[in-house]
Amino acid sequence: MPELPEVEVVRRGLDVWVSGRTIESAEVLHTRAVRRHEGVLSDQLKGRRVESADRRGKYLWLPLDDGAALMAHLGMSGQVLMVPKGTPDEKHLRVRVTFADDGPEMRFVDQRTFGHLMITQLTAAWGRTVPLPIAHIAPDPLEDAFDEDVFTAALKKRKTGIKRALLDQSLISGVGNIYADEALWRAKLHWARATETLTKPKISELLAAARAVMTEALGQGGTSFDSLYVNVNGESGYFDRSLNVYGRRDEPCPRCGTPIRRDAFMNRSSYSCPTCQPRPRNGRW
DNA sequence: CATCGACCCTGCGGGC
DNA sequence: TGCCCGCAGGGTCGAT
Repeated sequence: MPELPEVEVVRRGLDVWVSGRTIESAEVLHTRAVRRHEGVLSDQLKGRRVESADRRGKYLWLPLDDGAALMAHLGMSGQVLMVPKGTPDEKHLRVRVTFADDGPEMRFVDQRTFGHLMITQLTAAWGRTVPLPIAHIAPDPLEDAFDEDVFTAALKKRKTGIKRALLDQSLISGVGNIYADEALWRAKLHWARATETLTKPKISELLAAARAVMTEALGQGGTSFDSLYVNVNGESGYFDRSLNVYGRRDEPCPRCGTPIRRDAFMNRSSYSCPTCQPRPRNGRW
């Protein structure tokens, strides 16, 4: 489950459902689901108490009472579900974490196995305490540690297209393919616009658009085209109804009526309005 | 160093 | 009905 709003929906669920509980066991059903790991996951988690649920960008983690943390990245299709004990296993169940009480167990379900769990130490980075492996990830635009001037300076050094930059988690985290397209549409910027040609006010406008669209999506429980993207209780959000361009090829632009175009981009897609977001003369892919 | 394409997987829908 | 292709909210890695 992908971008910032969807991951935040999961974090909020975990904060409610696992904070303060003590882990009883962890069962790994697929080797790819746990990365960079030495030893038995269950041995390291048994008896640990979960303090809370934190997030930066698309990464979330559960700080533990021994100072380490259980980190998760959902990849393209990962889900974290809270289900009553005894519930039949999901087809793509990868890791099961049980607790020393009668409450629900936590399950990591992931069809495509691009996501993973990891036990990691915490460290200070960009004004926060975060897992060591993601110390290089920039703050996301919804956290206090995000510094617009720092982002703007870093962006101007880049020689690439604006969408590539938005998707680079070391510049700004949490933005993925959907919200990049939606933010660019709101700011009337083409995805291939060269970063070095952007003015400070335009960058500010783009950031405001990114914040707005992700905040609105969060208010609707995130974006779900199908049952792959759900909260810890398996429920879908409904922000997909509010998308202006993403996935709307040939549909009229909500602003000017021009049919939305779809371009191939990094083995994926970019959606934009040909009128509101004209292709730049010296764009960068 | 910075940038970019290939690759990692499973499943689904569309065209033939 | 199949089969094949393209496509899907992700990051990592090696080649340049």
